[in-house]
Amino acid sequence: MSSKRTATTGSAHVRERRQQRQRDILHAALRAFRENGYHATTLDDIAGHLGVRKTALYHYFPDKEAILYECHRESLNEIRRVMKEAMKLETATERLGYVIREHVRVITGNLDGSPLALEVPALSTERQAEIIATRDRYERDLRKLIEQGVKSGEFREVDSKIAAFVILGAINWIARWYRPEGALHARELGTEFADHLLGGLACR
Amino acid sequence: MSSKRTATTGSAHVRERRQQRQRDILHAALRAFRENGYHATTLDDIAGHLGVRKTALYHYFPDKEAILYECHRESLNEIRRVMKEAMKLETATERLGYVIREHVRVITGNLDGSPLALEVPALSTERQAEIIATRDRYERDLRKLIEQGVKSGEFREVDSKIAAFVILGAINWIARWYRPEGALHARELGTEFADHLLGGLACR
DNA sequence: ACCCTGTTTGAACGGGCGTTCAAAATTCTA
DNA sequence: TAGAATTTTGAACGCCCGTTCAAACAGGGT
Repeated sequence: MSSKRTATTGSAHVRERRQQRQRDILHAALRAFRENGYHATTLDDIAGHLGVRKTALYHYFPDKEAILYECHRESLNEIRRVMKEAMKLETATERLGYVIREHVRVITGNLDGSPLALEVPALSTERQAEIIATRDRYERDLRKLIEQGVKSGEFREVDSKIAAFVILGAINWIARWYRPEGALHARELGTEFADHLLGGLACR
Repeated sequence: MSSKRTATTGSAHVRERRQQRQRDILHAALRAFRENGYHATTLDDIAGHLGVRKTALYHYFPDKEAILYECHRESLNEIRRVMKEAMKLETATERLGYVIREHVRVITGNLDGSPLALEVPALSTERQAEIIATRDRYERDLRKLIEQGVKSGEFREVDSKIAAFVILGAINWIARWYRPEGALHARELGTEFADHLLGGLACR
């Protein structure tokens, strides 16, 4: 009694291909969302990038909002994984540097996208609440990380709230101007941003 | 032979009231755009905030896009005025501090809005070109300002392009989380951001 | 009180776009 | 190659929203 939506039936190979197709769709959608915004992006736009009609998308996602939702989930999961990984490092400086570099990587990466840069209000109320809750957890972790650095004497005394907003803003804003074909490349960007933003916290 | 649109006719008092009404509309639109984005905002939304039907708006603006366009123009003019004003100051540190504080003020202010934070791609091609050109001029000025600071020895050696993006991103991102009713107030925000972002440039 | 100008309204139109669905095309399985 | 499962398609529906327009309304000057 599985619904059409979940589609638990089918062989392993088929399921695998289906997942790959879903990833393709998310990828195309993410790119379009980032460039034109959610509302300005039509399903035809997304489907067109895949050489397919928009109705084909409905075999993989129930509606347009679900695509945006998955983009958010994907990105947020990645970014929270980064935060967890960072905690294995020793000093606050190392941890924050790692988070910044990886966050930049996620933003500029193709598959995962611009997590906080996407339009949240377009989601339904419940989904919005979930995404915001996850995002807030990440932001809280980031603030804590900064406060640790202040306590340990690595950073100067700053308002962790503002410091976190500065860092998040600088990074998320990348989604607005970054183009893969551009002069600035992703890898260097991460270290440069880390340098710069850590510099703003260093003791003088 | 004046067109309906320009409406050069009418007494001084009438013209004044009209301009005030236009400002009211821009104000309401700006708030709605910032909260929900351009495409998700309907003319009914904007008109509703003014206790009026959407058709009334057409007496002041030819179409929806024109409202967004005016929002952009208003904000960009303000921000470029700030840059000009900053040039009267002596050191690069003073200048940059002034620009940051004032840019934050413009972003958090009610009347003027979030200039670079608004959705540019929604504009028609020609208007888009104009807005982007003006914005680029501002960004170039900002980069030059940073380079001056590097040359004078006030700032450490940084890539002015990246430094400018960090600053712009941090500030423009404010539009995404700032709420006038919130705990963080506009005036302090400006100085805190200036402290923080200048700290990122200071020699160590 | 009356007109003239400026302002607002309600009704209606038209297009765009998300969505549905049955049928065609493609791919897998045996 | 036959049949079954999966994927894609084209046509059509319906809603939302920007836009138009003629008509109603307001209000200030004479």
